[in-house]
Amino acid sequence: MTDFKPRFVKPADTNSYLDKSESYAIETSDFIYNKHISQSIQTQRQRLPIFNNRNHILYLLEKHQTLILVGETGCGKSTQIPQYMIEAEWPGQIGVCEPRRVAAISLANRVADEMGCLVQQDAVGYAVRFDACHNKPKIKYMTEGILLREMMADPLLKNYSAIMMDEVHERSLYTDILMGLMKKILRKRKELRLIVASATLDAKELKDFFNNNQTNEKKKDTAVIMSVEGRQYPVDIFYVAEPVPCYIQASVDAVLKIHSSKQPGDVLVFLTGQEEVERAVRLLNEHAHLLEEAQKKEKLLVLPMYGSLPYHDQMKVFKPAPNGCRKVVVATNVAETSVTISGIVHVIDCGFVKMKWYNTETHTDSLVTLPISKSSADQRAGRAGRVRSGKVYRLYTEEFAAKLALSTPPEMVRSNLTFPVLQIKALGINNILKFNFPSPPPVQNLKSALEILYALDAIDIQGELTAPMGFHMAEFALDPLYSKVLLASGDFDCSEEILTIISMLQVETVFTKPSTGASIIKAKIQKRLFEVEEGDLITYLNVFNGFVQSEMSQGYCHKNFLNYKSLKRVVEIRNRLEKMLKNYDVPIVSSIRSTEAIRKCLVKGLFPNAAYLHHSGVYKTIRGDIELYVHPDSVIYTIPQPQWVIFCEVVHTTKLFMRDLTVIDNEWLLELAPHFYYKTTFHE
DNA sequence: GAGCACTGC
Repeated sequence: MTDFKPRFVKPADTNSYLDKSESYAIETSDFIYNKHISQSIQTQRQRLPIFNNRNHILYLLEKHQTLILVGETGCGKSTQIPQYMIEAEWPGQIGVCEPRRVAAISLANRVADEMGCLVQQDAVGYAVRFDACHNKPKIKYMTEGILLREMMADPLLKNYSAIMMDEVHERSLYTDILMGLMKKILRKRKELRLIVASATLDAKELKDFFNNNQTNEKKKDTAVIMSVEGRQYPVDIFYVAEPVPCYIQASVDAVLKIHSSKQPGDVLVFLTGQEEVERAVRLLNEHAHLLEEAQKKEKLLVLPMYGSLPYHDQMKVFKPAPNGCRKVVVATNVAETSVTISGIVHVIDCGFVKMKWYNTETHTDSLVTLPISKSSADQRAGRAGRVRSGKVYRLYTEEFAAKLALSTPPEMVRSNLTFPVLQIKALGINNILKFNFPSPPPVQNLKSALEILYALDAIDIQGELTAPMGFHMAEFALDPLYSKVLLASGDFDCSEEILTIISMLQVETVFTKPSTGASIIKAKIQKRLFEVEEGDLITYLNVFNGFVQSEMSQGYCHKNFLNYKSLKRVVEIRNRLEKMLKNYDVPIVSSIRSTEAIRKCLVKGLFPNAAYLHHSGVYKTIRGDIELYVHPDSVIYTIPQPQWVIFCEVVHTTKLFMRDLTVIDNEWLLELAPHFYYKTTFHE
């Protein structure tokens, strides 16, 4: 039999690639234990690595418009720099953008603490969706989307004297839009300062992007790079000597090897998806059981961690393991940036990640498993060095590692661009090809976004935003197909119902799925009670109405296997959207007669996503003749297949699956989207 | 019979 057990080797020169010093409590995104809690705030602040650079940073900000700040996690950049600027009596507001809500909120709280003031009331505030400060704090933490929205009202961001963009290396859609716009604003407002905080590797490109040395007389650089040390313990890196045939098995073996070597410390395993995580957990539990019986060893506590894991189960990974027990967390990429688990000393990295890619030919998103980038590998490794020196076991060879791309492709080059293009146009950039994309997306993607926006009547033939439709659509933080449906709902006398449906589509499923016991069947039966043959969207409408009729009771949710928290969020989102519709004078009315008006209204925006049942028994898109399958979660899956459907999204995993389906009449496509569908299409 | 991770009103 082949020996599947990975044999790890240590590369020649790396003792540690992370610098040696103490860990510190602050990190942007999360809550972790502050071991210096007993020290005074001032002492704590001065212990931060960035403190030594305080004056230099202030000096560079005086001399340069853009400061590219390269700093590892925990150096304190996102909490300290705004405070240094305040202490130096910097005028105006300082805005700090974070990719995640929790980061914006927790940073604001932390800084308010340090400044001895109240968050949202004094000098420090935050603004995230549903929760914004109404005063003008000196330091304002916010999500990237909020700043973009502020730009729509105030294109030169006149309230701000400085903007700091954090975690830029993650390169979200918003990061790239903001960077393109900031470049433009910086040219117009010479006194404005921009701090771009990023992990290593991409600093030079960022500097080149923002450098504006051609326009000033002395050809002086307007952008400058500075690095700040992080606070990490050293992490030893090990690679496998030979490629492993199966990284799930290899990760299990690696955990058991660490465990039997009796080195202390918890283990974090990176795999790519839920299925892999569950399989590894199962295998580990089987082995752990055998081990315990064979030898009276320290126990293994094996825990899964992934995004769709119920909240209660997610919380388990944050609890310290009981005495005499080693915690092993098997996680997807959530553990790379979004959550920090304390006590990790060993990291096992499979070297792969699942990523969404937009396919221009099929107009679909594919979820593909790809090798991670070098910066991602470093990020994962860094998770081992937070409490003491750690070890990372990479389940790939050193040669494989050498070939990894430097950084992950930005979301902008691998996304459906209808939403970003609409946003950029709403910010006054008509010629999208002239927009300063930090990484230009494929022209085909841009083209197909423009086609859809034109078909939705958001832009005219010249590519200019239509008034009022295009402008109104851009105000919604929604897929333009959905904002179109919302704005059309008044004409179909069903805005009440459409508001509910679109809001329901904004949350992860509202149905809870028990994983064990008789409740699996019970949950299915309860779900069946909401189901209607018109499809998933009308089913969601029933669920929401039932919830409202129960006076939003938690008991009702429990009885019907519905997620109470999600439904409460739907209520919030719905209220928001309703307010916006009222602003645009869309009448809030209900269609009591039948679901036909609702489904027609859905066609008004979702018409590009139409499919028909081919005589082969498989669905095909009208646009492009792509074969599609009904997702097993859909109510359509269990009933006789209807002839015509529209879908909300396609996921490309093992097959192309349509999700969130609605049964329609093909005549409606001709009636409501004659510019998109010709009669001939239907007669082949 | 299938499920990377975020965010914006």
